[in-house]
Amino acid sequence: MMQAHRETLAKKAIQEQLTQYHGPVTEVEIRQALVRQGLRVHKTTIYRQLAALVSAGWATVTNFADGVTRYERQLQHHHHVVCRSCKRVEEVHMSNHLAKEEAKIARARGFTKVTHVLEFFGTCHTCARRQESH
Amino acid sequence: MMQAHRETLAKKAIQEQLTQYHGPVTEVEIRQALVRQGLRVHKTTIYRQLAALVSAGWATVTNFADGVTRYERQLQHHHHVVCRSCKRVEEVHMSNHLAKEEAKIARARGFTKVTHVLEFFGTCHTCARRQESH
DNA sequence: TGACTAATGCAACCGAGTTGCATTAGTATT
DNA sequence: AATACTAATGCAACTCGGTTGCATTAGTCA
Repeated sequence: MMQAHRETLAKKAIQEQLTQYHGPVTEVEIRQALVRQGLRVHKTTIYRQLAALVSAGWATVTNFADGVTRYERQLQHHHHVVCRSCKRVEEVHMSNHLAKEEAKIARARGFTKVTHVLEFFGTCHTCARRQESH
Repeated sequence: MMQAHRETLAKKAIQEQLTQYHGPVTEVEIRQALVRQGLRVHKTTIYRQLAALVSAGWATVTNFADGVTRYERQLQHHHHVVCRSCKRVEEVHMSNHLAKEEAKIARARGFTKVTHVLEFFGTCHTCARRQESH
């Protein structure tokens, strides 16, 4: 008798966070958000749920080279601009510019299932202004 | 009396590794290479030298989302294709496709000093063949 | 109501990278 | 060559993100 996967409180809460937050979030941010709504969930559980959601294709992994993994409910493929100082994130959509580069790499080098990771970094206007004046 | 920075054995060896290896290397790989040539250098030293080389613009930092930082003597801006299973790396040069995207982001969103990070991932022919047959 | 077992919590661990501090060794000056 | 100065190193101890093994809790089905 095969047991179906179970609908647990933690799972629902994590999915809801990812849906509502709308942007790449870290495990810590998720946990704090759950605490704020009165739900204490262990980090192990969160990591395990996130891994499950990612391997189910429900969420995606992003990382901004700062040593923390972020998770996102990504409805359509997109990129981000991240402010180097305040870490503010905005979505960047661009019509698939890189599809032909991927195809070229596949053809020329014998790679299959070629994908890409593209992120932009910059200084947002608020931080730029603050930095001028100091 | 201002002391100039000193030419040390470790520094020279690390720079030579980066020059010869020609590809993004981790601290561990560098240290092992130095050991192989009879030089025991502490990881702290390597990290500190790498940080210095990066901030001097002599080396660049890359990371392939596997939790390890790689360093590279990057003579001209380029990207990489990384095999998802064997981690083989090849350089990808593309005439700056993304410059106009960066400019657009700067203009439309008020970001300054916009740069990008782009890496390709795929399965190399060797690994693809191995995976078929199992 | 009870049995089964997926999901959770916890402690202990791992590995990358960093920090404070005493020691070593380039470099400049005599 | 001897000395003084201090940049660079080594080391131990630590931080932090993430994982693992295992006992306990709690959905789900009969």
